[in-house]
Amino acid sequence: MRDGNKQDNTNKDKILSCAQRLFYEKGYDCVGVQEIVDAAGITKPTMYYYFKSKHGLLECLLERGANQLVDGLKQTMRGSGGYQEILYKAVVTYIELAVENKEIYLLIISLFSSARDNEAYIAAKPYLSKLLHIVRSFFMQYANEQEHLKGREDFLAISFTGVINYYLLVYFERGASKEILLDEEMIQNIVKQFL
Amino acid sequence: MRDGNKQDNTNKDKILSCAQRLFYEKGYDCVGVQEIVDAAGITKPTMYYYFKSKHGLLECLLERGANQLVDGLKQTMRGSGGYQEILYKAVVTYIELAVENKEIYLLIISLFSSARDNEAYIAAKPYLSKLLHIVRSFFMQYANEQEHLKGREDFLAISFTGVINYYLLVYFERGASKEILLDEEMIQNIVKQFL
DNA sequence: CATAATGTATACCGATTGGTATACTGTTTA
DNA sequence: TAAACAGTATACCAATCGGTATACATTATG
Repeated sequence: MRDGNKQDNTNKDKILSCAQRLFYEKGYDCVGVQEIVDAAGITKPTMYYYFKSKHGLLECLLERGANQLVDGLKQTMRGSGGYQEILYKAVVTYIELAVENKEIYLLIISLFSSARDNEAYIAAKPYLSKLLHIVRSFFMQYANEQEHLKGREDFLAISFTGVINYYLLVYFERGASKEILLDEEMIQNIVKQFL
Repeated sequence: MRDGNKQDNTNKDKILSCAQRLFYEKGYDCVGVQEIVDAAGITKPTMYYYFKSKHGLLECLLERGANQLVDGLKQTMRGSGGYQEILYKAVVTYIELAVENKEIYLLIISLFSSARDNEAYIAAKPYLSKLLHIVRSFFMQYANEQEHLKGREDFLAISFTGVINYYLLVYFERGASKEILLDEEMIQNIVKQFL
């Protein structure tokens, strides 16, 4: 067996990273299993040895990546502090996490927007729901001390997530760098909308 | 030649409506040409007679559908009236148009979110840009009389579009009806964010 | 009536799809 | 040393992919 300490470089990791990149670039439905294993420098049975199917590979990819995003955001949004303070931190964290995990972030976003009967959509849905749930919990937490939030928690969660997601989508498409995305004025603009 | 007065029921229209439905349900990349022509009750060469390729069929579909959305929104957002009044009307119109053209609306949204190198993404991009442009023009128009809008037009356009798109995405997924989507309180919530 | 244009179907193309039966490694364990 | 093991490759499968060559209709026009 190979040295288990160092991650990556095992065939399983090579498959995962190649699949992630290809799914991100071309879309899940447009990438063939053959293309993935060619990129990873292995053959099909090896892939089917580690993942029971192409769909299983996607699910493994989503779980690994999405949990990273979800856990990071959870940590920030459940931290202690004033409403505005946490709100600001949450925006920064959200953007930072998305930038650092750009491939998997955009993959999840794209899958969530895709067609209803698409199996990739069905696989991505729970992770987006989880994300929305965390944001909603945040607004509920502050709805007691911030009167104007009361009864609007669901809308605020959708609005918050919607703004940031679309902001990232548009700016990624414009080829924006991390510095541009974390521009102080832009973050203040987003925060302002929820005060 | 068939009676040109009555639209629909020609083979060309049958192909378009079947393709729209299938693309919406399963995603562009998951629908084969064979599946489209089977649904339309015709054969492949007929499809290739009217559209030079599967991609050409998509482009025709997008142009027809997207222009309907874009034109409707343009009419409302360029109308005369106070800032808040037009803003309110714009939200209602946006949602109404999306509901009435649910299939093509969600198709465009999904394509815009899909992978960068995906040909369907490339086809959908200009229409989303056009939509974003209209919204931006709206905020620029009122940036003179509404001081707080100044310099934030681009952000406001992204924010406005992002909130509504995500709102519709989440509520469509929940199976919301037109009445629920046009709930007065929810619309007021959206409008409030831009005052 | 003949010719041309439009519209449609039969039957096919090579390439690729997701997936697998089978045999072969090298390593670990009894 | 022999059996069990995880891991990998060769070679294959039926089905489907997007697309087309060709012939056959129907209709409009000369």
